[in-house]
Amino acid sequence: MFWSQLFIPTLREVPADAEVASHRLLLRAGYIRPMGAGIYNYLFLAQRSITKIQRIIREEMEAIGAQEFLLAALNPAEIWQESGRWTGMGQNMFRLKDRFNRDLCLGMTHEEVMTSIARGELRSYKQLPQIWYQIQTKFRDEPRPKSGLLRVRQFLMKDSYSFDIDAPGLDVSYEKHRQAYCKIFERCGIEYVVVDADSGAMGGSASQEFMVATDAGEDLVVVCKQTGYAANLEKAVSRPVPPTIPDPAEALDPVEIHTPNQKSIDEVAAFLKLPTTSLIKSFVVIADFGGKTKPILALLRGNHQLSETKFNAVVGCKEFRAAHPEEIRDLFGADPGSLGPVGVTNMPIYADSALEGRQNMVAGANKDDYHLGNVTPGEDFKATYADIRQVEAGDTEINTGAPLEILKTMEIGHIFKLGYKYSKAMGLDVLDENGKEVKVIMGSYGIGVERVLCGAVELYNDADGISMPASIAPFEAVVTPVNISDAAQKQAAQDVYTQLKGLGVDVLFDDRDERPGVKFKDAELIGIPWRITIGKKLAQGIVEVVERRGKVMSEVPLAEVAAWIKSKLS
RNA sequence: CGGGCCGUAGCGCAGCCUGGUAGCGCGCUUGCUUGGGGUGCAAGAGGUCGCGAGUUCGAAUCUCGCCGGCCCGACCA
Repeated sequence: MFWSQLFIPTLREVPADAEVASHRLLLRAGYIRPMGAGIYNYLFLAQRSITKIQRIIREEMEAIGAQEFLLAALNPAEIWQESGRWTGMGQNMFRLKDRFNRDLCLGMTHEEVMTSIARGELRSYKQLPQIWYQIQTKFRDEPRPKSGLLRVRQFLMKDSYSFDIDAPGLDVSYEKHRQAYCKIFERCGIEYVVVDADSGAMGGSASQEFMVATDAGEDLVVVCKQTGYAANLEKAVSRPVPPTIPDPAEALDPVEIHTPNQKSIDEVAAFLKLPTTSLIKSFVVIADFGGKTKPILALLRGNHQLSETKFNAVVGCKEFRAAHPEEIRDLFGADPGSLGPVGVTNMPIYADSALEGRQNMVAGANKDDYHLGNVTPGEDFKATYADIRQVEAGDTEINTGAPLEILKTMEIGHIFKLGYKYSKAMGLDVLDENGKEVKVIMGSYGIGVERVLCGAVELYNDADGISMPASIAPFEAVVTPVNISDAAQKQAAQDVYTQLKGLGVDVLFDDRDERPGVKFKDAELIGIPWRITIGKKLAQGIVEVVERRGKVMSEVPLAEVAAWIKSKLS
């Protein structure tokens, strides 16, 4: 294509509202334009990249036998009511009414629709397994859209759904997806990590997330380079760093210590001249067991944080909140800041496993302005021990003690073993080989299409702009005559362009009557991986090739340049 | 939803405190110039100052209300 005829509105100045790199650069490079909070129009360049990402996804999905559908984005309320998610999805679902006042919504995911198709049609184990997928626009009324295309209210998702006769079958479908996802992201030129994830809200037994390491991300993951361990911080486990100082070894009885106005762990530690690892943190929560609530005391080592996900799983509650100060007053007879486990009998006590085996620690005395010294878990109070803490910087891998890293990441894909949640709720069964009716077991698998684009931009950008992976760049190469009014240069550029097209290279001809600097800057900004510059060495039959990533320059004979580029691309 | 910031030309901003002529840079148009890293010169086009009400002889500027956007926290591809 000829640049002079294209709409590629690059901006010299940085748009004020864009903070994260992908947002800023996709705007500057003329890929996207905003239309509202979390609503974007994709212009020519974005659409070109997205089309290439979709092609890769389709090829790899087809390779595992997945069949492409296109489901309705506009859904009647009924199927969502059946699964229980009409209310479960809450405010995140876009809802509307038709002219007859019937309730509808815009699909935010398609388990319900897929299950409703399957239950109407699948009758026999002989029809299984099935993998159905689509690439479709999803709508989510995000409480806070942000960071350009990273968190938006309308986006493209590749979502697939597997239907199997039994759990081993699901394992196969799941593994196929895991491998297909690895291939997809590799082909897209993205560096990613696969982490174990919490499957909480979606239900089911296993789930993994595909993550791109970037500060623009919103998730923290824990990885171990040595062992390959990788998990979302929500469910990551670790060996804690040992206490800063050893516990006093003697068998001692609790003693009251006056700690006037020392409320936080840090204050108490500083006041007593002890490290926070010698303190017990007491956290009172009100846990919700599906309508019934009750107070629970959670205990952690002073420097540790409670993991919401782990705590929910351990106590078996749906969710919990911190107790209000008045509730704490009623339950303990003391204010937050002086709470501890000793003498507590009116609620269950859960202690983090890092406290097991410790002795003579400091905890609140349940008396304002007092703490207790020499508190020994197991002797001075009884508790249920479990891993309920978040992994901390410095913790090590649980089995080997190898170092762990905590990374900030963005989620680009997620695979779930759903289990029977939807087939039960919506009545999806088939006859097995004994003629007995059995529930179908399901999996669901998502890829955020624009997030792949964002991930590439976040990973590969520099002061000059984007350095797109060739497989998903809007163009693979650009031919740039330095001076378009030089007839020889123009002709040579035209020839190289034609040869590249003939070799199947997705090439752009920068035929604009612009200064060379402008053309170089634009090509670098939008991220075209290869630039063929035709300039003053043309007289010697030489052209210059610059690789966008790393700005490596090579001089190549004019006659060979097309084949040279082609070989670099395959 | 809670907290913070911001709406003035396509983009980036000044003007607002102290009310009276709407301004700068980039971009855009035309002509010339230049031709290896956003070239230079000249002449132009482009604005109901987010919307509405109020105060005032007079509002971009002061007051109130609304709408929209961005960022930080609770939610997820």
